[in-house]
Order: sequence, then C-alpha cells, then structure tokens
Amino acid sequence: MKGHKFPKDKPVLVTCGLPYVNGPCHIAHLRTYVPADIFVRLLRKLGQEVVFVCGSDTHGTPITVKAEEEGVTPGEIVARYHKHFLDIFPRLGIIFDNYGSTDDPLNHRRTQQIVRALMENGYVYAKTLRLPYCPTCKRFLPDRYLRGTCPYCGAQARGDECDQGCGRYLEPGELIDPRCSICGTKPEMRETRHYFLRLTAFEDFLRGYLKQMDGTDIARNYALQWVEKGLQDWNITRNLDWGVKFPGEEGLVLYVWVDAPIGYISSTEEWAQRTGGDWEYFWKGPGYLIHFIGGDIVYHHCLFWPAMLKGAGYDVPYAVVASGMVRVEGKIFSKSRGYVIWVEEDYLDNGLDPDALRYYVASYTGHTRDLDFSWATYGEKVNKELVGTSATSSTGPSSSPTGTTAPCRTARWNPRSGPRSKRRSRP
RNA sequence: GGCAGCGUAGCUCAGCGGCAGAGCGGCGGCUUCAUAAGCCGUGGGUCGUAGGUUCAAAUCCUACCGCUGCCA
Repeated sequence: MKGHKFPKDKPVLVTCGLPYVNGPCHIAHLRTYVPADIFVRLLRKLGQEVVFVCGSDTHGTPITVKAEEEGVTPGEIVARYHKHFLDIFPRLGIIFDNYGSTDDPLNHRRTQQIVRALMENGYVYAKTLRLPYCPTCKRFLPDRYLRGTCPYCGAQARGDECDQGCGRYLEPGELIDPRCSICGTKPEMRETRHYFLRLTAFEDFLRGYLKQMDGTDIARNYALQWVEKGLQDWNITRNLDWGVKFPGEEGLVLYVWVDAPIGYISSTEEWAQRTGGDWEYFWKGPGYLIHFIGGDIVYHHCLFWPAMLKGAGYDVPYAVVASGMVRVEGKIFSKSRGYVIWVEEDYLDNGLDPDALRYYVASYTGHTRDLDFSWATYGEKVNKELVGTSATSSTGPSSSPTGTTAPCRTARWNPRSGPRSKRRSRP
C-alpha cells in the first residue's frame, strides 16, 4: 500500500470486521478497530466524506453451542454481547456512523435477496451430502457441534476449522473420528441436501480483481496464492435453526460467513434509513469501499466475499486492509491460555485511559506486523511518551471532531499496582 | 519443499535512486516540594551477507542467510 493518494475524489465507506458476539471485547479486536478509526478521522480531517460502519456478527455454532451450555437462547447471548460492544466502542473513542447486527431483519432480507440473486444467476447448486448426525441429540452436527481429528495435521479440531492445529478451513465431513461436542456420541452418517456456491466459476474474475485490489500486500498476495492453487465450490448451508433461512428449504440456514459480510451492507442501509443517505452509492455506485479486517479472515474477504458481490450484481471492494496478529507478553494471543487483555475487565474497569491503549495499539508497530502487548512496555510508553507531552492530542478522542468520547484521564502508570498483579496469577 | 512479507541505532519503526532519520532507552549536565519525575545537551548504524546495474544504491536486479506467515 504505497504511493496512494487520499483523500479520494468520492465519498468512501469504511468497514471493520464484525465482532463475533459470543464474548466480550479483547485487545485483538482493537488491532483492527483503532487503526480503522484513526484512518477515518484522518480522511475527515483531509476533507473526505466518510461513512464508517460496523455491527455484531450473531449467527453460527459458537453462539448456539454457548447458549446450550448456559441453558439460554442464542438470542440472549447475542443481546448480551451486542449491548456490550455497542457500549464499549464509544468508550474507546471508536465512533461508528452505524453499528448494526446481522440478526436485524434488514440483514435477513438483504442476505436472502443476495442468495436469490446468486441462484438466479446460476451460481448456486444443490448436492446431497453424507454428514454426521447425532442419534442422541437427534440432529445433524455442523461446525462446532463436531469435534475430531484434523485430516491435514492430526490435531484436535472442530467441524469447520482446525482451531488448535494448522488453522485450516474445513469443509463439512472432512474430520476424522468425529464426535458430538455436546454429548460425545459417535455420529452416524446421514444423507442431507445442501447448497454450494460455484466459487470455481469466479477464478478468472478473482485473479484479475485481486491483482488491482488496493490494501495491504498480505491480503492481496495470500488471496492470489489461494486462487493459483485452485478453488473449490463452497458449502453455504447448515442444518440449524439459528441463522438466516436458506430461501425455499426448510431446516437449512445459511453458513454464518454468508450473512456476516452482508452485515456491512445492511449496516449501511440502516445508516441510510436514519440519515437519509444513499447506501447504493457505495454498493452499486461510484463510492469507494474499504474493509479493515484481521489477517485471519483474508480468505473470506478476498475470495468468498468478492465472488458473492460480483455474482449478485454488487460492486466489489476498492481495498482490503488486513492487520497483523496480537501477542500478549510475547505469547500468541489465546483466550483459553490466559494470554488476553479484556478491554473492559482488565483495562477500563481499572480506571485506565482509553487514549493510552489507542496510542499503544497505533504506535507500537507496523499495521501488518504482529503487535506485542506487555504491561511493561505499556507503562514505559505511557510514562515516557504520553504523560506531560503533546502526543496525547495526536491520536486520541480528546480532540475528537464528534465530541462524543469518554473523558480523558491519562494518569501516570504505576507498575506496582493495576492489572499487572492480576496477570502474574496466570501461566 | 513452493510462495509471500520482513531484516535500517540497544528497542519500536520511518525512509524506498541523490549528504542515514524519529520516538524511547543510554550517556553528560541542570533542577531538588511533579522526583520510579521534569528540563537542557549528546554519543550511537559496513542499512542481514555477497555480487550486479548506475555518475550515484538502504532504495533497483541476482544469489544466499535469518525470522515470520500462507500453502503442500
């Protein structure tokens, strides 16, 4: 991403990868949202018109599994964390023009419209699959309802992704020695009808599109590499109740990665309804479209997403900006292993300044590299680079044009107190 | 093994054909009711290695080494 001229001649829509609302905001979320917010503020200062949207990603099996474990409905989980994110972004000075939800009726409608368009254009076909069915729970076992062995690396994996081993995206039915993740029963294989997006029909289009797509090299090069390796058609349905119904087929919903990015569109529609703006200007018109995402979801944003948009008659993104990963105290970010900073519980609730965290995330390293968060570095940066200097005004909400941010209190960091002691109790 | 990104000061990084830069750290001094601090000043790099192109290379090309990631 070198030598590009901003502001552009036309308004731009900037989106952030939608937070998946099965848990609270953590520091890895900020790796994307803070730079995007700063980018948006900069464009506005340069005089460019910008619409900045985001929203909650609400479907998929991690949420339904969590709901079953807690004995509540998926809707209750979603409501809880949707409210959390709605509340926490302004406290961090991240101000969206609209924050929507993929469970909003607007998104259900838009998703079904796009899927119907893909069907009408011949990009969707049905295929009968033999998939794992749990005789105890009396249902099919999509994605997280299934655990087993990764066919590529041998690690323990869940149905749609090798989450603890090689990280590969897995198609339904690929897992070796699968088990129901709820009751542990060995599933039987049953036939069921599913639908596929003809991703292979978009190979030439994607090759050409990706070569000129702006954004980070990492997003473009990875996606091009995958195209050159050859694409496979993509299973876009799941045997679930929770999600966007597949048009004309009872008992099937769309895979969460279909309706999640469409949330960018429905959030823009919601913004347009509220403000009298024109959402089609960005999605079917001359407006520029820029996605800020985490480096782990390049696959979805640079292959599936442009194919869906193109196939349904929408515009494709001008740029995809993928950020690097987050490390905590030098260790790979991991919620289960305790290498995580919860933004509310570990940070804001301790009275720490949101601007200081924004400053750390924005200044520590390059956008596409791994960002290591350590409390020692945090303390050094706050005490040496922020307190009593003019730097506090350069990145932060205290000078926000919107004036809607939380009060700014940059207190000197004292290494003897604060979350650091809490951290020591962890491995 | 294939591909990609990165390798510049102690650390984190800019610079990407025209005199090697910033912040922090370090060092020296000043301050002595912000003191685990403030102020002033200052040293510091064979730009991963070896070649090549050029009047001129950190910058472009080739090979190699190292780290990271993607793929097999």
